Amino acid sequence: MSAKSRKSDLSMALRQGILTLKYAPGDDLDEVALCEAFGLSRTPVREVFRELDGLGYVELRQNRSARVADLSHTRLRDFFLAAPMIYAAILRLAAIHARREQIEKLKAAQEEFRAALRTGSVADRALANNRFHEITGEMAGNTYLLPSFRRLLIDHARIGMTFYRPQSDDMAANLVTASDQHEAIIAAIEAGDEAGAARLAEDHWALSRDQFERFVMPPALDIPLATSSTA
Amino acid sequence: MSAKSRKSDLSMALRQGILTLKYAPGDDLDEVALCEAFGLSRTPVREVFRELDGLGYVELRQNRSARVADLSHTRLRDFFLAAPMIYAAILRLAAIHARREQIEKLKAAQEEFRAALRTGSVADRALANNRFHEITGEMAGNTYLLPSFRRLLIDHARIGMTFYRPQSDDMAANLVTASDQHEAIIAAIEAGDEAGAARLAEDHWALSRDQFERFVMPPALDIPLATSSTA
DNA sequence: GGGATGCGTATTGTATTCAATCTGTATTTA
DNA sequence: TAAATACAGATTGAATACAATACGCATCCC
Repeated sequence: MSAKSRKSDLSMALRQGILTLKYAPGDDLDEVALCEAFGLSRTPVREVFRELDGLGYVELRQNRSARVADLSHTRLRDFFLAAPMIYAAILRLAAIHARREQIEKLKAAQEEFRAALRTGSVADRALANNRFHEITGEMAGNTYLLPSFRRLLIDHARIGMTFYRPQSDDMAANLVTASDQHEAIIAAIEAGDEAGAARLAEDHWALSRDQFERFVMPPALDIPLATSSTA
Repeated sequence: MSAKSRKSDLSMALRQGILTLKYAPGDDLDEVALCEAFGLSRTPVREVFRELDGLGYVELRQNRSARVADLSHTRLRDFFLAAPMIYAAILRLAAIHARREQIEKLKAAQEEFRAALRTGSVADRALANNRFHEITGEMAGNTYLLPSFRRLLIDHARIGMTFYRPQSDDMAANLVTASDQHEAIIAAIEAGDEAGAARLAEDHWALSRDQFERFVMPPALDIPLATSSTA
């Protein structure tokens, strides 16, 4: 196996690992451990770190180890502020510019997503969903919007992973709704319906927002607190 | 001088050089020449390349030299499509979040811009203008919008440098208008007037757009073409 | 004459080595 | 006992050395 492919392996492994919280926000990345794991010397590993820093996956600090990009509460606010606007713009442009072969790719990605819903792990779903939205970004093809959009997708995956509760029926229903929205998005893009696509973007993010709010502000526990007198 | 400072010197020199077209879009960057010029070995120089690639200043290709980010005609279209939206969002957030000390910084930057208008070179103006807008980006402080905004600023500077014609009276008037708009932007931010700030953003980009259109579609020459019969 | 093929040089990518900086612990001192 | 400091080990940053890849030119073949 060539060094070049080992390097891109590392890049992909880190990206997926970060999206799926295998590497959690704020975690330190061990340079030498990754060198050994991927059969590379430190130089290319460090170059991958810098690349991922530029993409928003990791953060580099002077004389300190590379760290998985943090997800603080202030960033969550930034996220829900920026996401609807950017994503509406992306889908609008996607509806205008999508090429036939890209639409086929998007449909295939949606198939993967549905398969992940049926049989996959939480991580599989997050990755499949990420892939779907990545393709809409490619369709839009706007150099200036993409970097922001890609950062949003990174944290979208991570927020979804963090707040997903398999026990909850609400969550399951949410996923079905999300899948339906994907289908509607595909239809709008295929029809070149830019206004419709933009509207669907807003809906899609409203759904994520609901899920998030329900997690952050759960219904109060309906159980009396045990006191010392009960002992 | 420490290696660390030489490295950041290189980074700054490349950024400024790219913004001012000293390094033109599409130019190849000579690794070893920069090593010698800045007293660094190839490793840190290559790290700077990767960093600037992430920021949108340069483009890295496999087994090819680093190249100054291109500015094709399709990118110009992307630019004028995305800029008004992103910049309106940035100024809106800036009006909401600006801190006292940031406002002072912005006023100082505007002073620099006015000074550059009076006595500076074209490059000085582009850099001062860039600095002004950078500060509005800092004020907004949204992690997700900043990467796109910064890319827009890079190409805004380069487009301005490309299409500036010192001969034209229109251009001079344009610059005065831009300066006035800066003042209005400061006032809106200081007043916390988000709607006003957003509106000013649109106006400011409309101005850039006019300048660009006037360059691309100049008035037809009003001079009869010399024919061979005149000889 | 036009195009394809192969070699030599130049440039890019990776590994290794060496230097600088940080972190944690133990010791000292107030 | 608590804080400060100094040292040792570990980790990061830069420089050099080595390997792989691409580009230009000449030659060869059609």
